[in-house]
Amino acid sequence: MSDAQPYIARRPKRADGARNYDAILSAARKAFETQGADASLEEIAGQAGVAIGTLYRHFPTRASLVEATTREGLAELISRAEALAGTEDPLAALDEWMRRAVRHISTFRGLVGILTRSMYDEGTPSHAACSAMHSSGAHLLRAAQEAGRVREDLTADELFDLLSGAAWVRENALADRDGSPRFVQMVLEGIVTRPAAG
Amino acid sequence: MSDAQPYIARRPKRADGARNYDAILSAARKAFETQGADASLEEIAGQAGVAIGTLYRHFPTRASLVEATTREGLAELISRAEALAGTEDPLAALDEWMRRAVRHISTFRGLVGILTRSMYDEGTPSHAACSAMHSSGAHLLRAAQEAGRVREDLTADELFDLLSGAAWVRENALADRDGSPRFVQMVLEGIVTRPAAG
DNA sequence: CAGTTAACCTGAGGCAACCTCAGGTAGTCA
DNA sequence: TGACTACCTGAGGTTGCCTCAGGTTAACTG
Repeated sequence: MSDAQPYIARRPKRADGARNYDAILSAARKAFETQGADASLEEIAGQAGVAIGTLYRHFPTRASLVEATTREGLAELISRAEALAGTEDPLAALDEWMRRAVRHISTFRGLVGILTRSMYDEGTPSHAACSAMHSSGAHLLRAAQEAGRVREDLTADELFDLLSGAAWVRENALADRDGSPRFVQMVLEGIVTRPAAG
Repeated sequence: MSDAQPYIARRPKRADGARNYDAILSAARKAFETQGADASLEEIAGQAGVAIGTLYRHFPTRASLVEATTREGLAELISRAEALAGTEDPLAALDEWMRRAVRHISTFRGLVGILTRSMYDEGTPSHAACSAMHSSGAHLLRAAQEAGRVREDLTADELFDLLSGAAWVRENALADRDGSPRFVQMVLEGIVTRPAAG
């Protein structure tokens, strides 16, 4: 029942508007990376040298600001998936893509939560990107399954559960220990088909 | 550098104090379950029929309130681990315990985050419980490894990464789809030692 | 270059939640 | 019954959210 249209912020044409848009985006990136997705918007506006109303003009929603800061990263991830889709070893492709995905999805604390919600909720700024990511991931998964390298009963939704679990662990990792690479490794070894003989 | 002593709320002795303590705890449980760990403390106080200052008297910190609401559950989980430690099949024991742990750790949205932080931060109300949980989990893991059922290179910290990833997925699951059972299944199949011949 | 338009900016202010503290209340014990 | 003190209350300072009425200015037009 969400008739709220997803608001995708676009860089405005007027010079001052574009300048402020960029400044806010840059301040937001910094703030999200150091304080997480719930960083103070008023402080972001302040850092950008802009009044709070201006921030809300360009990004009416916290989610829309998050979307804008992660747009390029997700686009890159998706195009990467397309490149990997043509590779000769579909399991290696899936492996590499999963590691990249985990990294992108956990750029800052709180991102995984926003993105997983976006994945299944259409009234959300990041929905389009998440949906595209879902498709490209599903495509790589299917290829690996068709090559007989990954167990048949794993669905794409389940794969994304595993990915977001790994990403969450990375997001919340202590400074000196990121468990996500091993996490992904374990997951991968759990989903590959086993050779009939060791 | 956290010299803040962990504050463990204890049920006060005076009749009115004990009554309010229980009322707050009960209201908090309800609120956390429906709204997550960031439910409004003022609303919890209101539901308990108590002024906000009274809530803060008994639970000076949101974390201390969370600790109190989850204390019994965690204690039960730990005693369950001790019972399972004597079992003849250490892999089955680990399996069952992991599923239980995931369920307990994700009683409400936001809990996993609080508990994983507690696990490595001593200045935290839940640290003792988390630490004990870590030990009992590590014990079950080691038993399964010594029986040759689980890969040797998996550390306890890594096991808890996997567990908390699964719990996070469960916490944030849509109403109609809890992916955590399959998550745990995949994880388990990733960490068991493979029979030399299928 | 002056005039017009609308995109843009500002920041006060209402709202909600957090947390503290000075002052009042009432269980408990002797 | 009186004294002690654990306990309770709720106003109020603080921060962050978000809106909106009113002012500013970039950009276009003749």
